[in-house]
Amino acid sequence: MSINSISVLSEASASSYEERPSEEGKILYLISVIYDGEKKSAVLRFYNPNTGKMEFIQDKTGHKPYLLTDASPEDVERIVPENFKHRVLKAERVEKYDVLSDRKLVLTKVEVSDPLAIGGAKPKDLRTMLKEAGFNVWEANIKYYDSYTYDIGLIPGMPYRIKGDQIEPVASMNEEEKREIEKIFGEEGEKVLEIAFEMASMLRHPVPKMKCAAIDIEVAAPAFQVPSPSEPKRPIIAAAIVGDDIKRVYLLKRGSDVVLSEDFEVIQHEDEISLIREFINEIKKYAVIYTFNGDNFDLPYLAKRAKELGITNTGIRLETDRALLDEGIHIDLYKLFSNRSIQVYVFKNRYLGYTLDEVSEGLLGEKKVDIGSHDIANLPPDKLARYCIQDAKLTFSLANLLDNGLLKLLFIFSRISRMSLEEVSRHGISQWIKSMIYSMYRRRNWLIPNSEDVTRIRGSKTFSRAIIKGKKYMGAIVLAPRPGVHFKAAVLDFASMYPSIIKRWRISFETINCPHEECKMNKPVEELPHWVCSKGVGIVPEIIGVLRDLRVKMYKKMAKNERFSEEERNWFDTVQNSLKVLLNASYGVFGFEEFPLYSPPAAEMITAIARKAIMSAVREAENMSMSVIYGDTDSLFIEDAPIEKLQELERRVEASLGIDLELDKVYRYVVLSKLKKNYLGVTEDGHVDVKGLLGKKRNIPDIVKKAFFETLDELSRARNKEEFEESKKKIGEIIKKYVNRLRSREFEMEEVCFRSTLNKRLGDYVKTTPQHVKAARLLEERLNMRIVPGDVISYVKVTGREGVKPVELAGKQEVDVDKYIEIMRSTFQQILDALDLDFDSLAKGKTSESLEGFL
DNA sequence: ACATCCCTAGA
DNA sequence: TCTAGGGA
Repeated sequence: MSINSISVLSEASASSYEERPSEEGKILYLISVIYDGEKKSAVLRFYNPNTGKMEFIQDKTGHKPYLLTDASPEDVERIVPENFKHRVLKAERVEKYDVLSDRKLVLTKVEVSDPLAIGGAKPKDLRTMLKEAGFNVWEANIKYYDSYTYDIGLIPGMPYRIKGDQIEPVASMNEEEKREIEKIFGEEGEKVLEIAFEMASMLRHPVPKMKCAAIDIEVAAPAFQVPSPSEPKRPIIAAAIVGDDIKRVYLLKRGSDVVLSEDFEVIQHEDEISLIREFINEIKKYAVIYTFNGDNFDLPYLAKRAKELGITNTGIRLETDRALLDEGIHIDLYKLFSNRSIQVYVFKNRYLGYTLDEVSEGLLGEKKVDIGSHDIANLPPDKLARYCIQDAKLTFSLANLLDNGLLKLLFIFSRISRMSLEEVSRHGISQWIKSMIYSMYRRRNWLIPNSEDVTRIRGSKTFSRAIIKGKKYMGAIVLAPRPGVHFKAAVLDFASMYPSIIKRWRISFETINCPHEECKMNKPVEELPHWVCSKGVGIVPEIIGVLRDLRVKMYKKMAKNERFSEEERNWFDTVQNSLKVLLNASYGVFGFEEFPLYSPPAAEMITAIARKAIMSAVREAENMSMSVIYGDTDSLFIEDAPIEKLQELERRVEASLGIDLELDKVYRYVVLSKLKKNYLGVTEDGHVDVKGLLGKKRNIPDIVKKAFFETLDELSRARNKEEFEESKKKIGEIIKKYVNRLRSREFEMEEVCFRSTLNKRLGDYVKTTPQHVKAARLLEERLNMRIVPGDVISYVKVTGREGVKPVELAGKQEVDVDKYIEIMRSTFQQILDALDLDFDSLAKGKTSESLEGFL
């Protein structure tokens, strides 16, 4: 049976769960594990798709917080003072496998009454007592709800069947699916097969439908004063909620204005207490509540203000840096959209800063209601209502991007990382990967190593020299491009190169520089002294390998297979995209100091193998007398070779290296500049890929960008060498047109703006004062604006001593036209070089041919 | 709080 | 030469 005929979702769709008769027990989705301080036990928090409500089930296993130590039970007894003894419940010998020494260790597991007894008790906690007595401790920094989740083998985001006291995972794969997994992973050993079964069964369950809404509140604060949740003195004057079935704003009545709107419902309250009560009650009706910065503002302010006014039972639980809802899942989109993996891989860098305005602008093309420098407190009620509801609307629209895929994405990450949706949406990818690895270690009874042990035992030194000063080790190779126009250029690449290397050479913090004498010969590259374990130790290469193969061999294929329904294909696509996000970061975390399994030797080994692999592929291609014109990290550009020859190259490289080289695409032609990471390629269907060229950078003025894209449009029309020569002639016309527009000042100020992000506070630019900083300072001085990191500054180049002004302060006559022609020149020269054209001659009206004749 | 490599402009 | 921002 092939992949094509598996029907993964039809059997167990969300709706069929809901229709099951109740005698089989009910199906609930595990959302999170929380700790109940009063009952001193873990509580499982489930979502019931039938009622739309949360249900709580207290732990019945008697699981307790614990740490591991090399102190004996007697040592523990001796060290712990009398007044702490009641919090230590048990100290017993346990066996753990230690991957760093590849040995079984006998350690003492110390169970305690509450999580704070391990880390956080005053005046001293157990962790500190043991360390001060000279003993080692392990697994003492893991949050209790995580520890519980791993030990019980729970998977947040998964459906469970609840029958009386029984909590069972919902039946997993059918025979067909098992056979398919066996076919893909069967030859890789039992360990791998087991992980593959587990992962695949996790990724087959759909995500339940959940009632969602977004909220936003406004507080009567004077202009330029940010209301603080720690001092909730100002009243809440507006609160909006927007969801599938609701668009409502609650207003505090001040004066006699009545607001009516056709787009949304307005409810006016005479007093703030009833406004807050009603708003909170409304929030409780939703399973998922989205906010933008609700962790640090909306929810804390709402909760504290409610308390100030004597309202109890808000259902909001405030923690140091997040706010959770008892009866719903709170997702703060500000934190989610600030996550680099989400920004780069999910949203392709389509937004720059992390404010609601910038994210909405980039992803939705919509903005907040402009109130200029007005005071929120003094806005007329209808304006206030619009302002507030617009924020909630934008937040809700952002949450529903990707055809509602955002929640699905979070569920998938939640399952793989074993973190709750609340956790996953608030933390970066290194935390996800950490949690994924920790859960596997617990399940296999492996000791989770301390970070210091990993670097001390397996090495922290790197031996390669980074090209860029300040970096820790050498990274990828970029081949020098052969400048010029190349027709029929094929692009081959190593599919998921770094994950493939991790799998194929088994590189990980676990395998690098292992303790075995006999492995010391196993050096994948000559340039590094590190060796790699050849005894099959380690679990990370297996996890990464399985995720990679599931993505490439199953989900990518199924996502494109027309035999599945659109809904199913959509799900497979979401799965393969999520896996890609995780895989993309799987190497980087080894080189990240704060990652608890940080391993510089493993990181530099991976990039060294990658360099060796690409160079050997280049040599192989050249041996076959193919012409390699460019390559970057994991890709090779080959000019005008027959498809059979390319396939033969793929075959040979795969045979000699053991990783897959694939034909990615063929360009009708590529224009390579002499610069690395700078080229454009026109595909067979006329689409233009632009990489790195100045013309596409977002900080350059629109007028330059327009000229550049008109040029690209011209180039994309050329189908062959003759037409290409024609296109070249037209480029001159375009350049002349724009240079003349600049000279005669026929432009809008908006078209000549540079837009640069401010990445630090204005006061922190001490070494130099870049132009956008100069402009930003003028905005503060002259227009009284508050400029914060993340703001995008629009400025124009003007004649005069300072050279720049914010666009708000500049007039058309002072624009320094010559500077703009310079920018135009450098932008165009990048491609003109490759076309044997010269900007100045074109701008003046001469062609390169006449110039050649002249010379 | 994944990594390194590359490019440009301006101080 | 270095800082800063943008990109692969």
